[in-house]
Amino acid sequence: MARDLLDLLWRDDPRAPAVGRRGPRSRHSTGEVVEQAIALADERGLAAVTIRSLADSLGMTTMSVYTHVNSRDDLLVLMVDLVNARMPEPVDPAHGWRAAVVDLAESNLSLLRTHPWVLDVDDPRTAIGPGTIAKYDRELHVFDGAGLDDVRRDAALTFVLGFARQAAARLVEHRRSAEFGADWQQVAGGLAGYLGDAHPLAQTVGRAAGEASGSPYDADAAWEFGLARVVAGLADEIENGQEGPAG
Amino acid sequence: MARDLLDLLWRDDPRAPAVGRRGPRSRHSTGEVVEQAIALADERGLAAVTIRSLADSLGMTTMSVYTHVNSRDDLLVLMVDLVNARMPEPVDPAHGWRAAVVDLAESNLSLLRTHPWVLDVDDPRTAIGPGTIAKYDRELHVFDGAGLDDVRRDAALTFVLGFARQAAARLVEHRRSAEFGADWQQVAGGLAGYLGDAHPLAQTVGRAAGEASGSPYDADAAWEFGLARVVAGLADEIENGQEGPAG
DNA sequence: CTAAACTATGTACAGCGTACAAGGTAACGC
DNA sequence: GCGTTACCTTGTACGCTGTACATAGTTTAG
Repeated sequence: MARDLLDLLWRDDPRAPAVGRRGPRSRHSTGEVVEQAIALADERGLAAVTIRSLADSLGMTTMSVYTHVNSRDDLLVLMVDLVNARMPEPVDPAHGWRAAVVDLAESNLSLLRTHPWVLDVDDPRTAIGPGTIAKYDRELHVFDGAGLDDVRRDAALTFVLGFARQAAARLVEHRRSAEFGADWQQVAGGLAGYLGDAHPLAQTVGRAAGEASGSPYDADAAWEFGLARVVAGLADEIENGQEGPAG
Repeated sequence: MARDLLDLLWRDDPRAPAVGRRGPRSRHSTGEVVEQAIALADERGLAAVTIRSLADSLGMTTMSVYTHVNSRDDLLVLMVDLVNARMPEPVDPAHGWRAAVVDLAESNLSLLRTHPWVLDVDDPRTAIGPGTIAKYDRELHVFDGAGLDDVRRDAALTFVLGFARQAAARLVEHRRSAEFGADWQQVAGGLAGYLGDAHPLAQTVGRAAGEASGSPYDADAAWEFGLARVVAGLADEIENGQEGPAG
């Protein structure tokens, strides 16, 4: 193995190049390797996915991993494509695009909460994977019947996914920093000394939003607010956009 | 030096702990080090900001850098805080919140285009820096007179900044991948073979949006679309939200 | 039965962040 | 003036990373 990334991504497709017949069969499949990498990333974060530790957890030598993937970067693309492939089907937009958009955002948030490391993979080559393309296709259908042309349909999807991704990043980060609550309290004390009564608005609002203090801060509130804005913003385009020129 | 990150961030504040008087003065100031790190990141990306190369470009030894910052992670926080401190003042919202929100988004986009590496720094500790706090305060004022309570004001700002950040990431990535146009063409050929006529919607829309092919794809269109949705979504909250319960 | 194609393995290298120890230098308390 | 103290500077070294490369072993094609 160790084929081109494109062929590797489509390795389960009948059109993929036949795997060589000579020589010993691999003791592990490429799928197993990617699967284990995902398990590792889920448990201990993307930084824990080193070629060495991955090999160890599979009971193979370090360099054997390179029989299956050409590089760590390629591996990350394979990982993302696999979790994308496994996303559940979006709800049918027949009963209104609003519910479908909410479901779209929530299912993506759920994916990113289950696999936070996906946020750390920033490789445009994921776009050529079968899982990612299938996801793109399914999600485009969320806007069926909304009367959007091709470019606007793509922009609308990107808009929703971007919101979900960005909000997920905030939620995940918030959970992480909550683990260091003790140190945070001490820093907040020092910070108060520097701030004094400067930036009163920032202090009031920040306290209300609970970012500076270790207060409970309902992070879900920001999600709800944002999601409602996303839906309202799209409604303006979908329901009023036809009549007058919006741009 | 090599003080706590908090004191380092606020090093120009009169309340910051006095720098020690004994021993030789530093040959470079901490500000110079951070400045040079920013220049390096602007030119060659965040990955090029290694302690060794930073030291080289400053004419000092590797370990001398640690006289100024405790760790590379701390350095990144200092870098982000400095570029945040230098952001221009947002426009006055007195002439309507819409123009102010558009300016808010555009100025943040501009910042992220000038310093794309800011997108790669994902450290919550930036929030305790004077530059970042000042930016937060200025930007909260964009919603003066919009009738939002503290929590909603914060959520609205987060919403706009999140959009800008996410859209900037897409624009920057698009520019990067445009550099590898030749390889991309070849991959697109192979991909077409795998795709066949599956996912027709994705293929049509994708082609229209120009992601799969190397076509010009007006990335600004997605920005314009998204920004208009952001404004419309906020309008729903600000102009209609008062009368009926929105949540 | 030979040759080709394949996997598996160990060694090695360059690069990273940074701990640690030693040495040089300027200001303080006397 | 003189230690003493505090600070900056420097070199060496460690553990970690991704991965190039050479070698050896194994299976199948011809």
